[in-house]
Amino acid sequence: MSTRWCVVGYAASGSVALTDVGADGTVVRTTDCSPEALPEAVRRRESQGGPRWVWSDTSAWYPQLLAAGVRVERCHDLRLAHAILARTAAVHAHARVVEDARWEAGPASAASAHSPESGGTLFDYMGHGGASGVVPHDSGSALAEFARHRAALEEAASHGGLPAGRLRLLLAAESAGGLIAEELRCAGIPWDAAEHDRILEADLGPRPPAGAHPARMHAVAEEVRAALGDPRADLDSPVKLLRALRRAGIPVSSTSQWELREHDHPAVEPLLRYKKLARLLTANGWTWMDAWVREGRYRPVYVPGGVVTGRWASTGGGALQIPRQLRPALRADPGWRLVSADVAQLEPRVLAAMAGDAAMARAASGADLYAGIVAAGAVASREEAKIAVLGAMYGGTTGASGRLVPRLRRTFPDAMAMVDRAAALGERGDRVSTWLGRTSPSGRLRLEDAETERERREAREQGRFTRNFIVQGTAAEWALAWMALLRSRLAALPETEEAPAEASGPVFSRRAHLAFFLHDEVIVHAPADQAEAAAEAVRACAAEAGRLLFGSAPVDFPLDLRVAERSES
DNA sequence: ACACGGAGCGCG
DNA sequence: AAAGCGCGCTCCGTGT
Repeated sequence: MSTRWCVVGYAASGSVALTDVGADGTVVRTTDCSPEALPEAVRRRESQGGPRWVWSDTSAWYPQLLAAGVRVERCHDLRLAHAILARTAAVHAHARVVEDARWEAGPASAASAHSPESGGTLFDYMGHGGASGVVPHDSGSALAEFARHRAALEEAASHGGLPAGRLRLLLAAESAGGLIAEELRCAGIPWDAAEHDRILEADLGPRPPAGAHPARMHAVAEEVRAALGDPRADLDSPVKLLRALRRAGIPVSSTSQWELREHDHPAVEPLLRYKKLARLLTANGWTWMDAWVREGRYRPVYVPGGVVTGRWASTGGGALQIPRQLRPALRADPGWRLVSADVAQLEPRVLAAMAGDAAMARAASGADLYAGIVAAGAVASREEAKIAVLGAMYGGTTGASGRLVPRLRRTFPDAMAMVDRAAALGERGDRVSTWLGRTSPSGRLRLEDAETERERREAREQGRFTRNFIVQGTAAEWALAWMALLRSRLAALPETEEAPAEASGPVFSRRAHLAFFLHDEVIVHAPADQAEAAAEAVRACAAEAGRLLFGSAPVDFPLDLRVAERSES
């Protein structure tokens, strides 16, 4: 094995120590450089086929490198890897990964979002840390933690429960995710503020002065009040609105749209319209645009591994909740294109693959898995297939879901056995693991010990959580692999000569790069003459991700892919 | 003055 | 209060 590692961390003097570690774990040599000289040192090593960089936290080290025009090919993120290894049932007991609690800290990116330099000051890296702080950034701590990770991996490979290599793959993918999250923020989502403004004006009317409601909203509110016969009804407070609705004779128990829709009253239609407008204004209105869109880019803060299942979270601008209504505001720079791709029905496909369910894999062999399930004779319609599949993965027990899931159990026994077993373990308070070995937290109680109805309900909730965990978590792993492969493939495309996208930053202004990620969907921003090559890379990497995780399992991951100037119209 | 939880709704 | 998972954000109302 010719793996070369280079551990990056601060030395006591305030300089940065670069420690090369050989495949057997011994230190080969150590060199020092000033923090200012780090980007150049990293660039030099990368140009000679770089090492795998080992550092405390990608969100603390990588932004400065990207700002200096330096991209790295691969890394081992100690914080992200620790979070996985410290909870991995197979290695927990012997590897002592948990012995240094400072590695339990959260990401640095939120804190350093507005000052890239603050990633490693004397205050951060010497001795502090802990659950609420920042992981240690010094060289000694990094070397010690890295040694624990290698020991844990070796133990997992020798007598862990998982096939050797999966955990290693998970850590590599998770670390690549750390790199990608920072690169996504650096490049940003190309955002057409003028189009965003047009969408807002079309629905809300002209931008009002600060603090005031837009004219259109005001008019709709008046419609609602007139229909209620209540000229002073407050539409913005759920409690007051609920009282006003009941006074007007609408017997609702909440003000949510799904319940309002059930009632035939002249106030309902304008009220639903009002709620839509209020939501658009408060969540993604002009204030949001002012705060988050600069120089034609929206730069979201992604949090890799931010969800227990391994999915990413985001913080700040709500990157993972951009309403579809605003999708036309995602727009390529002049001379560039957006390559948008999402996977159709990713989670059930992942379930079919991990369970090795041949019948379900056959149903998943076309572009529409739900149609395949109808063709397999499990249910009568596509709509029923959808409800049954969601019920199987989420633990539906009542209504149409409760009626249809048993039919799935007959047709796809292996896939259903897998999720049913995960649910049974969760109900016992036990932990479950994803395909690559991310482990769920343990439950608080066991169904068989539950004495009150409340406890029984909670135990069943644990079961629904673990049922979903193995599927959602493995789907997140597939998506990480897809992106990690794609990231490398895009970096190998030639740079463009014309119309650089300056706002994407020095690393990405001349080459195709990832611009957006949302669980099962990516958008690549590519020079127009490379859009087709980028699209082909997106497709190839989806197929490759399937093989990387599941080997020869005969499950397709078909993409819905478009190349256009806008993400959608 | 600020913290926090719930309601509601956006995304997958 | 979605029948069934996972999130973040904004607002309101209450508690301190």
